[in-house]
Amino acid sequence: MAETKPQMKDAYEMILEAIDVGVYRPGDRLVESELAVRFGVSRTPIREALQRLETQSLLTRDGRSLIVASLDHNQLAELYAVRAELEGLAARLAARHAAPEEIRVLNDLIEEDRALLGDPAALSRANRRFHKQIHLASHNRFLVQQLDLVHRSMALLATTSLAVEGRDEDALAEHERIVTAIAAGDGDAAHAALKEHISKAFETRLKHDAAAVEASA
Amino acid sequence: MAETKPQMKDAYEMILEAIDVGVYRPGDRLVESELAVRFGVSRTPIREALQRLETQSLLTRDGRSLIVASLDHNQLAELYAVRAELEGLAARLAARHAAPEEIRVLNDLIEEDRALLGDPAALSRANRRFHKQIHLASHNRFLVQQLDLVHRSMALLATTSLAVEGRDEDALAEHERIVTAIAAGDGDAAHAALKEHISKAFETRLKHDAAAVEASA
DNA sequence: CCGGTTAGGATACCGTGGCATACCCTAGAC
DNA sequence: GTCTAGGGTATGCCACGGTATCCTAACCGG
Repeated sequence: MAETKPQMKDAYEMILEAIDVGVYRPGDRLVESELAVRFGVSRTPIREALQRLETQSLLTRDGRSLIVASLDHNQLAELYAVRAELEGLAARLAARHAAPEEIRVLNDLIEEDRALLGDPAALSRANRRFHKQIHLASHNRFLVQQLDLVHRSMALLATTSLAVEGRDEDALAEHERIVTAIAAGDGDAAHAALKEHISKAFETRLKHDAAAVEASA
Repeated sequence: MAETKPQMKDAYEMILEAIDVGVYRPGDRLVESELAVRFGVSRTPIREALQRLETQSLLTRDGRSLIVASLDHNQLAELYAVRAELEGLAARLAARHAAPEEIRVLNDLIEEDRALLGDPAALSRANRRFHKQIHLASHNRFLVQQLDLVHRSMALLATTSLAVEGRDEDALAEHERIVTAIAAGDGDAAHAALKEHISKAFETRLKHDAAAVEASA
């Protein structure tokens, strides 16, 4: 008899998803007992989950209480700098090590992208799968792990840059260039294309954030 | 009145150090209750620590039991590939952002290196401090965090490559080139010098491991 | 009368102990 | 020799108590 809990996963996954979906936003305080009743478990698994999230810098300590980490402008730039480098490496390695089947999957994911133009939420999910597939194609487990961490930190960013007008089509074109380079086994080109892709995404985010500040003033 | 426990740190630090020192070696199984009595604490903090170590891939699950992760040849290569890229990025950023005081500290650390030639254990510790200082000089908190992870994984490797005959002097010369490039603000040179440094260390390790296999045959 | 300091209460975290469960290993029977 | 059943063991969870910290309010000094 399965419980009718919100999720069947463990506490860690549930809290992570809650942050990702936006139930908890940067700056929010997380209280053990509160999470315990929300998810219908005891405080012990909650504690373990919170510690794991803290080691990943998704939560920070403010005094004795844990709050959802927030990224200021500097940290955003730092995050994107590391991301560009690691994604670039993944592309270079993927160009060298990807199996033909993996390249076909990448092409399929691009078709999926094309079908989803104009639906930012769905595009964002498809985008994650696309990048994850490249990470896996690098055939480097440490790199996959590191990139997982980076992408988890990006859950702290509320908006997806794919929601910005025109960004979805540009991103699609960039994806195509990346896969083309990987399929050709051209590591340098794949590296450059992916770094450029991340750079453009960062630029879009900065513009959008600046516009948001403008609008609120 | 302070207890006379082996360490005053928390369970996480204690287990990490035990792995680093070699009390627990790759492949060893870690049992909660066993660690609990060894460190004189209850099972709960042990459990939390083990989970944190598992998320960092220092421990892996074999069935329901946790064992210290071991790195095969492929994983070693993967680890060094990621490390080279991240350390290279750190050097590039350090060349751009390091404060004069930080560069002086780096030069001091090189002097320390020189004084310790021939003492592999001490050199290894000094080496960690040197690289950590470069990470910090990058002024990129995410990069520091990622590199911490990488270096923690290297605790799984029993030997330091600095123990190999002649490697210490080569490493010192390489350190000097790195700091010179950083001090000159030459990001490209610093990047190249550090990548080369990591590459040489990897090469040394491979040679040494091959020789060990030879000897045991 | 206002500001700073201190003391007290409350709240939330950390660690301990114990219980249930699921898995593994072993021994016995077919 | 293989399959099954039973016991043992380690893990996962929970409830509780101690303790450190934070907030608030009252008191004292200026």
